[in-house]
Amino acid sequence: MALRSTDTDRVRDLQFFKTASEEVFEGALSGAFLQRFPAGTTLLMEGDPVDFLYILLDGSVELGAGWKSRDTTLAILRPVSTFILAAVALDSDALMSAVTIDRSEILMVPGESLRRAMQEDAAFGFAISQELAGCYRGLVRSIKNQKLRDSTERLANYLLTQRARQGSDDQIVLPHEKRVLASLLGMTPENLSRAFSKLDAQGVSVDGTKVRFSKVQALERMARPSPLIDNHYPQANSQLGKSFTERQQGLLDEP
Amino acid sequence: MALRSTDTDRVRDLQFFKTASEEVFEGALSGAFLQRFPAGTTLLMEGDPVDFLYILLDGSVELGAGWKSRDTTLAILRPVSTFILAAVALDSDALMSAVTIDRSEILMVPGESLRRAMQEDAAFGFAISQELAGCYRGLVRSIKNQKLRDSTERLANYLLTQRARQGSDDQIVLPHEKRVLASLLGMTPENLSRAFSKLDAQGVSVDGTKVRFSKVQALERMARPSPLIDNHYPQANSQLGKSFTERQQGLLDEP
DNA sequence: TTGTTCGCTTGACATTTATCAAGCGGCCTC
DNA sequence: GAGGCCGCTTGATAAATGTCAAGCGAACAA
Repeated sequence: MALRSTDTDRVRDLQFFKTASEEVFEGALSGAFLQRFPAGTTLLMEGDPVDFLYILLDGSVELGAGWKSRDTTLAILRPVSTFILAAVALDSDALMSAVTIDRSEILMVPGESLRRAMQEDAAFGFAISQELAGCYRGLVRSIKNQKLRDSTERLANYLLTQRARQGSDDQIVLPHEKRVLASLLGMTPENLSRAFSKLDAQGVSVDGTKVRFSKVQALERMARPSPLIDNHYPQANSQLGKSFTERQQGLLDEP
Repeated sequence: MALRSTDTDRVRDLQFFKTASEEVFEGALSGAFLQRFPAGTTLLMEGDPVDFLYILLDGSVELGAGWKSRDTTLAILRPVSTFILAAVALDSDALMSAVTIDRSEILMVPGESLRRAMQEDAAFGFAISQELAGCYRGLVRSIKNQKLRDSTERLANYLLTQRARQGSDDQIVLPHEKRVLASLLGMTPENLSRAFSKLDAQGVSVDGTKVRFSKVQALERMARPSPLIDNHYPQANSQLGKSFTERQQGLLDEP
């Protein structure tokens, strides 16, 4: 296997590998290999059997799903993160498709290795349980966001989440194409444009990929972010697992 | 603890307890107690710390969430099923509220006992991982259902799922009040009525709590159920865990 | 029996969202 | 530089969904 030590180090930093012994770590990764994919590569289609756990080390990946000519984006991943862990744990078929957005570097871990490690080491199995629980809670947030908010509210909260994660005060850079963002937020690109226009009243101005905030308080008043829906803790660009960020509480001051 | 053996037997039948040794089983349940609640009792509010894993033995429970004067139903549980497992695994706050719909009998298992059992026994931890993975996949289905289908399509597929689960051929009984069903399907009670009217063209006729199907083929043609969204396998009234039903594939013939 | 309550339905209307069509402007290729 | 592609925006219109108000009918209590 052509794993550079810089790569294994980054994988090791994943929350559920941090506490594992070297032996368990190597066992879980046995048979793993690194692979590069160009942008736009379909890694997995809905319904495909899942043989590997994917660990995104570089680039970005879109998880999506389709039905009856429609399709939607369920998540956009950035390094370092894993995907289709649940399907691997159950050794079942994928419910989401996975497509690279940029040229990407992905570590592919045989599902069998991971499952064996889980069954052999209770601490590691527990860590994976926590990761799965974190992913689950992420989806609960996502459903609440979708069912309880209209599209403008979803956009406003998305912007505030990005603001918190990017650490900047009055400006952010949209990390994805607007059409991808629209799909993630559950609306059409046309309505995303209109939603941005509506937020003009809350001091939001867009220039290409840059978004500036001139009236953050007004934006927060209408967006009403909630720690029970939004997870303002940085995670996309960190090596922390979802289980960790899910444990952070009280980061938002609820009005 | 006042646990009747008939109760522990039913809990033992849960998928993730089936393979556990008696020792692990007792450890996981240590400190557990049975409690009865009248209908309409709030067991848990969003944001509350979660100290127990809840196992519903009798009655029914609604999991919901609210934001800005709106609220929605995320799931309706029937015996035997667990809830807020993810929060217990992470020892964190609840993202959903839980309210009894009927008078209910619930086994309350200290979170600490469960977590300890997971950390001590790899096989049990693995079984819980699989249960969490199954719950995760249930939510993925739910989001896809919500983002990809309009309200009439959601109703049509709900009816077909019930038909498959209730085993009946041309008639089902709605298991909940229509207002609860509407909230679960992400629409208002008014629009649920109208959606039923639209399905008249597909041979759906409603009489109170009974729904009859006279043109199942037409209904399926418009509903287009998919094994990647709908889980037609019976689970609500069985003791099988979500990890089990999530592994069933190919139960639906995709057109 | 009578009256009341409550869940449900129906209609009219407002809002939200999607669709279709056109156009703008950056960016790339030739 | 010309042309064309592509992502985005904008406007007009249609469809879906929510809101408000009224009314029906079964269940229940007095």
